[in-house]
Amino acid sequence: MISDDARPPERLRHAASWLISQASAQSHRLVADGFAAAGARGYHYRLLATLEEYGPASQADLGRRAAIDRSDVVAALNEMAAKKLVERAPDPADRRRNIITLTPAGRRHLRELDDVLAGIQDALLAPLSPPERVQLTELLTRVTDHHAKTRP
Amino acid sequence: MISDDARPPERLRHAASWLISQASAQSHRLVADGFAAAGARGYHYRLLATLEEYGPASQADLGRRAAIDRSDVVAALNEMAAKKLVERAPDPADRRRNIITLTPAGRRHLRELDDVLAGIQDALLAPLSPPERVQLTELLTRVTDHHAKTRP
DNA sequence: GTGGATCGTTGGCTCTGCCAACAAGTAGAC
DNA sequence: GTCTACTTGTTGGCAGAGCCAACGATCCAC
Repeated sequence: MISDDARPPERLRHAASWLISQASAQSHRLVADGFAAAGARGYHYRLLATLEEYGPASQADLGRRAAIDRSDVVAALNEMAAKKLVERAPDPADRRRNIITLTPAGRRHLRELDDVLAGIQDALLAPLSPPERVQLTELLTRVTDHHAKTRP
Repeated sequence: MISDDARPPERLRHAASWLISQASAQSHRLVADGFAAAGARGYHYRLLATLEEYGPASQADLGRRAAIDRSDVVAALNEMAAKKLVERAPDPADRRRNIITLTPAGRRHLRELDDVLAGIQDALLAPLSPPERVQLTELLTRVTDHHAKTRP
């Protein structure tokens, strides 16, 4: 962004879609910078977190849970496998599938990214009081859940 | 997104950065579809709205107000000028500058996009009550303003 | 004047989110 | 059992948004 003292048009300032995309851009900047310093990007964190919470899974399942397209999962896992954060093994029960497993190094990397992210949440929500943060989270959860359910 | 009944990890569900980026993706999908049907994209609307609110301006000023990089302003204006939505004229007072003016067709196009966007706001915030929508807007405004000011 | 800043422009890069097609494999209907 | 329909991993491609570096031209302060 090329921010400045010039104020954007009122039309935009009051549109929820603009506010959300601005906030997302600001958040993305923070997250991307933080993750880049750790040699990762958004997709990597999502996959690592999904793997730790649900255990080993097929690539397709990972994609569904992390909301990442199958084809993008391939690329991200290639990068992560090259760094030994993750292991790809064929599923003996269904030979179409690969079973993806988190390695100890992957778990360590996840912890690292968790720390980065925690700091970022704080910077992102800096202007809000704790109850306001909860409120924002709750409202956004309702919105995202609504649209997630509406998409079969 | 490849949405599904599979729930994302709790780690993500509670992170503000994830919620915001998810909401942004959902919003972007709606806006992009609506605008595409009208032959536009986000940058076009931002520039049109800025032009109508502040009147004719240089490309650099437009970019600052609409939060778009100078180089991206060039591309967007090329597309819009080709459609006669906008006019590029050299500034006699400063020959580095172009003065961009909204044409009547551009104004009509803006109205059209305004309508599209209004419908989308409603779809986007569907699960929230009117007071909740105000609250969300207010909280997001505080966040985005904070980060806009923090970036000189 | 001269140096530093600004403007438009070109060209390039990344990340995120999609979509289409394919072969290999599985599972259901019959 | 066979045939059909679906799933899985993979490749390759595309668009939108956001950014950065460099260029010549121009302006402005000193």
